[in-house]
Parts: sequence; structure tokens; C-alpha cells
Amino acid sequence: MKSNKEVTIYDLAKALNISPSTVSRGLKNHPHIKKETKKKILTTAREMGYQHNQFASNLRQKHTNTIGVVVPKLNSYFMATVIAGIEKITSQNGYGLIISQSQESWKKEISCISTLFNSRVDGLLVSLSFDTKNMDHFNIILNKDIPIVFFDRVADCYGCMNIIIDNYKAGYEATSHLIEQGCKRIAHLGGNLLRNVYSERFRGYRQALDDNKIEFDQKLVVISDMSAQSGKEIAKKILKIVPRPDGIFASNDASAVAIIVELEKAGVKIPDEIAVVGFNNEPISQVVQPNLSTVNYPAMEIGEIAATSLINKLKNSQSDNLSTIVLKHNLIIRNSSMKGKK
Amino acid sequence: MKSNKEVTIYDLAKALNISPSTVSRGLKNHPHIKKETKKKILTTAREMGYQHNQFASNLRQKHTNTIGVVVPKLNSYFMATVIAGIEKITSQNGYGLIISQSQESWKKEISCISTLFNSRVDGLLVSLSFDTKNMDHFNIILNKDIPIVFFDRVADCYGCMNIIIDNYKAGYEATSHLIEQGCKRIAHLGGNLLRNVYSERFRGYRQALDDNKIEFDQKLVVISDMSAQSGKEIAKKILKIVPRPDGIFASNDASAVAIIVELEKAGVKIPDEIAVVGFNNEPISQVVQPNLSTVNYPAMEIGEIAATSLINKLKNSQSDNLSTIVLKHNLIIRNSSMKGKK
DNA sequence: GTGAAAGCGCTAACAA
DNA sequence: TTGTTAGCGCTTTCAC
Repeated sequence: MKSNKEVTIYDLAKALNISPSTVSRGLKNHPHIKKETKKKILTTAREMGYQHNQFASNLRQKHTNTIGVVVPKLNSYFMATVIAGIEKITSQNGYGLIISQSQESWKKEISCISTLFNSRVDGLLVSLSFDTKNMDHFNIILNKDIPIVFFDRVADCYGCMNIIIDNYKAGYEATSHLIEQGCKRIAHLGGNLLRNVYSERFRGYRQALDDNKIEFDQKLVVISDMSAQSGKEIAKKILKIVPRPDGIFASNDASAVAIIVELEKAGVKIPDEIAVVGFNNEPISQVVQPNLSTVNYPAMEIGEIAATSLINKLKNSQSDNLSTIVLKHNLIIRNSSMKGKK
Repeated sequence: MKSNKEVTIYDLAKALNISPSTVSRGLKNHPHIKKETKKKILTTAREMGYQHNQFASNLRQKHTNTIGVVVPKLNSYFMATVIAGIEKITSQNGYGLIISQSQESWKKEISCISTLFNSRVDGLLVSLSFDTKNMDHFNIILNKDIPIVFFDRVADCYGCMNIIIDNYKAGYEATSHLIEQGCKRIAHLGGNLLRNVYSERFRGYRQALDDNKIEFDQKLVVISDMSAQSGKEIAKKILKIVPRPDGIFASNDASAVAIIVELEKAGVKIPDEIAVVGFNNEPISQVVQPNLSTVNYPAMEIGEIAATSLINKLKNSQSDNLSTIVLKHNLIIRNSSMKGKK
């Protein structure tokens, strides 16, 4: 909004010898304006190089047509795809998108929320950081009736919507599949149990063990930041566990793939010696050898649905009181978990 | 910016029995305000739940503290990483980020630019779409002295900055490396030659052939959208070319990896029968077997530098007139191109 | 050190 | 169908 000569509605009004309000109305073709004047307004607007100032308009109308997004990290395939889905919907509906990353830090998340609030976003789309311990920082938003839709990494929060998959069931299915393949000692690689996605997958894992009368062994559970780097280190630890695990259920693909690569380097046969299942169905899962079995998490769709839900809330105020939408997932079985078959 | 009871500067002023201007000044600790009053203002602000309205402030100050970003697609590892770099810098400097994707379409790009202009972003960071044919849609921005920094996919444009790597040299190096490995018939898989990144890499490829007295063969050049999907299809085509190529230089990793996977499925030995070099150094390049040789493209850094350059321009108006910054790249040689060695 | 008042560019009651 | 007027919430000259 540089200072140089904005052409304003007043300039048009003066040039046409009509009132600013008429110009304003003409520009957004209000029904009460004569076609002729409308046309005149439009043409001089073009001639004089008038450009609508959304910004000033927003101040007057007390909304910004902008949606704030807070994600833990932008640079994962999963998140980038979710955001792509969000952008698609919001831009279709005339909303802008302000995006910020919490860098997996509670503290940074608090500051993101506050910044976003200060720029008066109309609504918020958020996926929680790794170590967010409570939801107090959302109160300021909630108190003002600004709607929030959480996705993927969610938490209970009165009046908010959550878009998720059934992580418990997915974890259960992944583990059961490993058990069906004959695994008896299944390791689980998960993230911070504060986050629903990791705790639920873990819960599913335990339940599957229980249901199959396999004793739970705390030594087989590793909690990490789920990066490729830590996957690599964990692979080394796993090799030292005695007796060695014969299956691994990892809560994301990045770490599962890193583990496979490292394990094969060490001469371990995948899946025959250790079968592996990941989570997210990222492209990398179809490149690693053997191809990684994983849970398909519809990232683009999550983004689209989260954005759509938020926009609906924005448009019809309190209309639909859905609080949680659960998307379908599915276990994709590839070679990394098919024992006795290559 | 919901209507419910915003606490404004006026409310504070009334409560404290002082003027709005004093409150405004106190809030941003203007030097001329007594410490006492400042303290009073700050505490009642907290008590009454006052929240700075960046938005209204911006209107008054004729800037938005917001930077617009237009990228062809959000959901690639490369782009997500660039954006992560951008976000890091802009948030450190108190700027918001409005992000939009052109979906690789010129038309959509035009509309993105216009939307961003209407919300009066202070500056623009853009990477061109696949099929953008001219730069006219940027005139409206340029005419208003709104600075634009292009990155990765750039074009000449008076007064704009470009952040790139030396794609020509990178293409030359990649091809030369293949030639050193003994390749005599090197195929090139590129994108739309309208875009500098692809035309420059292609130019480097040709020059390397020339310098090594290898005749250029148009049949060995394939132009595509560089997706994994088309990589797959192209692999099939390559198998049918006679005589068959013994090397491939692909302009991104996604397609290079897809080609490797498909070629190996068909029983072709990589690198001995066909050596492959990709571009970007995405994580996937270290997972595919054999690991992909590729050009390291410092994505995070590109984002950081693009954002930093833009912010500098924003701050010191016309100060530095750098028009192009060229970042360092480097060829990373892995097994996909090391003939006679496994 | 503080206050009064104008205005950023737009829109929406209300009036005509 | 059009015009008048009063702000949205903030900042900033200019005056005291």
C-alpha cells in the first residue's frame, strides 16, 4: 500500500460527479444502481486505474477475509499437501491465507496465535506443535467467537472442530497386520504422546497386542521426534535389543524409511527378519526397497475439508455443530511387511 | 475481527481519563510519555484485555506488514522447504505471509497477483508458473513501486530481483559428469523451456555435449511436466529408443526417481546400462536404490535469501540495487551415476 | 508530556 | 435510484 497516488472511490466520484456511495455500490453491482451509471463507473474505474482496496473495505466491514494457519512444520510432504488442499478451497472462496509455523514449539505456537489474532484473521486452522501442553493460548481467540478448526494434531477444546482420521483404528490395523504376518515382538516408534495422533496410534498398537495375547514390552517402544535422522539412530538401537524385534510399526514414513535403509545396510532382511509398517503414505514409501507398507492418510482431503468446514462456520455463523469429522484411512500393504514372499 | 466488543484505544483513554493519542503513544513506548503514565496504560490495557489491532493501524500507516507469495505448487518437498525458509525470516521481522498457488497456470497466476495486490501486500515473492508467457500482469504491481523478488523460476523484469542458482553451470556439470562416466548417448528430461530453470539446464546439457564432441540428438530430449507420473511414462519411451541411451540427466528428482524405479522394474541395470542424474537433492534421492546423483539446490537458503532481500528493499526503499543473487549449488555424486562400481 | 482533530479508503444507515 | 454522513481503530501533525 505504497503512498503513491492511490486512486480512490472519491476520485472516481469526483470525476463522474456522483457520490462515493454510488460508486461503491456500482463497483460491486448493487441491485439499486442504474445500469447506465454502473457502466460509466466501471469504465472510468478502468480508465483511471482504480483498484479495489480490500484492506480498507475490511476495516469497515470488521472482517479480514483472511484465514490464519498454524502448522508445526511446513516442510514435510504431508503438511505441504494439506496446505495445498487448504489453499485450493480458500482461494476458491475468496479468502486469503496467512501461514505460520510453530516449529514444533509450544512457545512459538503461542506467539503465532497472538500474531494471527492481532492481524484479525476471521478464522483459524491449526495443527498442534509437538510439545503444546495446554490450550490456554486459544482462549483469546475463542472468547471473540473466532472459529478454530484443528486438523491432524488436535485436542479437546470447547466449540472447536476437529478433522482427523481414526488413529486408534489405524494403529490397531497396522499392528494386527504385522501379527498376522507372524511377528511376535513388534517394536513401536512413536512421537510425543501428548499428541492425539501418536497416543492413539500407540493405543491401537497396545490393543492389538492384547487382543492377540502378545505381552506388551516397554523396551520395544521408542518415542522420538520422528525425523529421518532419529530413525537412523533408532535403527541402531533396535539392532541391539535382545531378543531382537521381528516387526516395527512406525508412526510416520520418514522414520520408517530411514529405519529400513539403515537396517538393510546392517544386513537385516526386510521383511523376513524384521517387517516394517509406516504411516502417511508419502511418495517416499513407494521408492524405498522394499516398498513400505503404510497407512494412507488423505492429506489433500484433510486440508480441503478443514478449510471447507471453517468457511461454513464463517458463513453460517453457528449453523452446523459438528465437532469432529473422521476421514477414512486405509492400510496399504506393500513388500516391507509381507513375510515369506519377495 | 468479529463485532463483539473490541476493546479500543478509546476505551482505555476513557477509563484512564487521558487522550487516545497518549494511549497510542504509551502502547508503543514513545519517548515523550512519562514512565508513570506508560505503566498505567500498559496495566489497564492488560486488565481490560486490549489487543492491538494491527489491521486498523496498517490502514492508517498505508502498509500492511504483509508479504505475498505466489508459487506454482505448494506440495513438493523443494517448494515446501523454500516456503519454510521464507516464513522463518518474515516472521522474525514481523511480517505476515499470504500464500497462494498458481497451480502451474498462467491464468491462475494472474488472478493470484491481482488478489494479492488488492489486499495491498507490501511486497511480493514469486516463482513463475509452468506456462507463464509474459510478465504484463506484474506491471500493476511494479507501477506502484511494490517490490518483487523472483526466485527459482524467474524472468527478466525491470527493477525486480532474482534469486537463483547457476542452472546453466549445474546442467553442464551434471552432463559432463555423465560423459566422464563414459556415457555417449545422454537423454535429457526437462520442463517447459519458457522457464529459465529448464532452458538453462538444457543449455548446459547441450554445451557439455558440444564441448565433448558428442552430437546432439533431438530424439533424446523429452519435455514434460516433470511429475513422477510422467517420469514413469517416459521411462517406457526411453526403453524403446534405438540405440538406447546410456545416460539420463533429469531436471528434477521426482521424475529421475520414477524413471529409475521403472527402469529397474524392466530389468535395466542402473547405473551400468543407464546412468542417471537428477536435480534438487530431495530426501527421496537418498532412498531410491541406487541412490540418486543430483544437484544440491539449497531450498531453505533460497527462501531465506529471497525473504531477506525483499525485506531489505522494503526497509531501505531504493538502497541496494542488486538485481540478481546467484546461490551456490553442487553436484552430489551417488551410485546412480557411478559406472563400473556398485 | 499531553491533547484535539483529521483522515487512511471504504461502506451502510438513513434520508431524499 | 442516489446522496449524506458517520464511522471502522488507529496514528500523527500541530498546538499547548
